[in-house]
Amino acid sequence: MLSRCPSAIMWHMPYIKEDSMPDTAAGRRRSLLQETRCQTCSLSSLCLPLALELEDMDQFDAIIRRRAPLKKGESLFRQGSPFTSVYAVRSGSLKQVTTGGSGDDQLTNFYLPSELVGLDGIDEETYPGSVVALETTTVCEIPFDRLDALSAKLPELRTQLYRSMSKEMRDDRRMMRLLSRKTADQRLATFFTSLSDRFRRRGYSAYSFRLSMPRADIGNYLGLAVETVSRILGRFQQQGLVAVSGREVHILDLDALIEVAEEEGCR
Amino acid sequence: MLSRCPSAIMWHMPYIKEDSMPDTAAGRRRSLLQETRCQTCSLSSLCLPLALELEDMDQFDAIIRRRAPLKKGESLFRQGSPFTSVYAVRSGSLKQVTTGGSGDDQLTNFYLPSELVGLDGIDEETYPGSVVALETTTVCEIPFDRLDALSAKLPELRTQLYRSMSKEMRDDRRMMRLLSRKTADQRLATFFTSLSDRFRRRGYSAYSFRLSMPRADIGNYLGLAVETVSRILGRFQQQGLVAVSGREVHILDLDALIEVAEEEGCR
DNA sequence: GGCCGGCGTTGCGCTGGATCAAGCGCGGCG
DNA sequence: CGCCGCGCTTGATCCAGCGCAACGCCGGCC
Repeated sequence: MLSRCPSAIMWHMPYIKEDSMPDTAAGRRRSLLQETRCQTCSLSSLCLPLALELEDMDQFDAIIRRRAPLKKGESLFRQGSPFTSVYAVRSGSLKQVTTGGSGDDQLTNFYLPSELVGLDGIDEETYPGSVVALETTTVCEIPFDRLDALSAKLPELRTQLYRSMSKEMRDDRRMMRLLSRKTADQRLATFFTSLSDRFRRRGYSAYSFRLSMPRADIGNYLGLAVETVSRILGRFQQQGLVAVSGREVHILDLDALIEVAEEEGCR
Repeated sequence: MLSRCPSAIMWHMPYIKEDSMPDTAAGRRRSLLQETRCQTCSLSSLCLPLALELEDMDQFDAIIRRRAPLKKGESLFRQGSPFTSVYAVRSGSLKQVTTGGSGDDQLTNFYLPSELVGLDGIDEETYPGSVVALETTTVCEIPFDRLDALSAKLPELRTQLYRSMSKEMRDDRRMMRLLSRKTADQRLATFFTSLSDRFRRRGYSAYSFRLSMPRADIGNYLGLAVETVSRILGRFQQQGLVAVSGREVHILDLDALIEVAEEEGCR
């Protein structure tokens, strides 16, 4: 399984220019051997064990479980199945979908590498939504009972876990605001600036990346019809804000985009 | 324990008729002494220390701090102020408001007794929104550093804390769905059925209660204009679903209301 | 190579709810 | 008591974005 070459950082590059890839055969070999360890994971500065000392990290390492990579479209877990673990995304990306009543889906989140999936299942002991891979995706499975127990011993881990949950709540609030107050233009601008920022924090280009999700998912997530997404993307392009071709995105004027995302006085 | 008259259950009645208030100087004195203890709090079956043993509850009790009751309109804390504590609502109700950019407020939550306020401030160490009393309201302040430390020792407390956060995330997702997929009618129906349910769980009537918030807040929360709220309330009344007079609400046909809230095939 | 199906774009008419603008009722206060 | 102002309702108009429909593009498969 580990013989596949791309190191974790390669794997989850949303868009990779070959020549910008600092990794080498040597680095790759290293990752072959050690990829399963947090200490050598390129995401360690963003991920759950972020604040742990080396020896503590070993303990943490001991409880995480590797899963076979998910192919595009496969589920990490399904809505309603019993809650057992949370998952840290290692590479690739996922969407969370909640199905209600009669076939009406709501996409509530996209997950990128280093993010924690499944925290909203702790309560009630079943997952409230399905989580599906948008592309080939690898995750670390973290059985929650063991994480909970370990978090009693390791204050930094506990803090980090509280923080992750808190951050997700905060993001949810931002999303609510987007959904209830922003225009379609603002929503899309927000979506792009926010993606750009998330990529930047992970060490990728803030200006050029590849969307792993189809338009329909973007629309669903933002509370817009596909057609509206498409139209507005067209307009943004026309205005020189972005260059979009299929799923390839180049942000041409980030400041202007931020401005659109935040303009309030449109009343 | 049950003798104390302005029992917490009175205190947080959504609507209190003066003459039904059995409170007296004597009762008040007693409550000053005992009210601060979780063991005698009528909310203990819903609140954070829900699963604690008696001796553990004492430890928990030791870290909580009383606050002077908030009057209507007063803030528990303001957006951006440093995060120090979470709060459990004892009586009354609160709203959380996030102000963005230029005077554009978004109301992200209403809090009822036993609910935990401020959890979304853990990350980033400032509160992401102001929390304001909708009526006279009392809360228990729980300094977060001490709660965190105690949660290391008490697994039940830790679990409960994780659950509270998880539940809030789950509710947020429901809210996103409401905001992005539901019609105005469905939103209001959902709002009422959900309030009804929350009151019921707290031991009050599921069918008749008093709204502590003005129409404008309801509209803001649901992503609707005040006028729309008003119109649809009128329509519901006409259809015999509810009887509304000012802030007094009587639910006449809960099942029908639930039906409205959930109908999907409106396409 | 040619066919087919999924994804994305574009055009057009319709409508739910926002917005603007009065009016109304009630509680507080001089 | 009567005035004022806020919160709520009601009516009229407008428009952002939806739904439908047709079309184009691209990638996979026989």
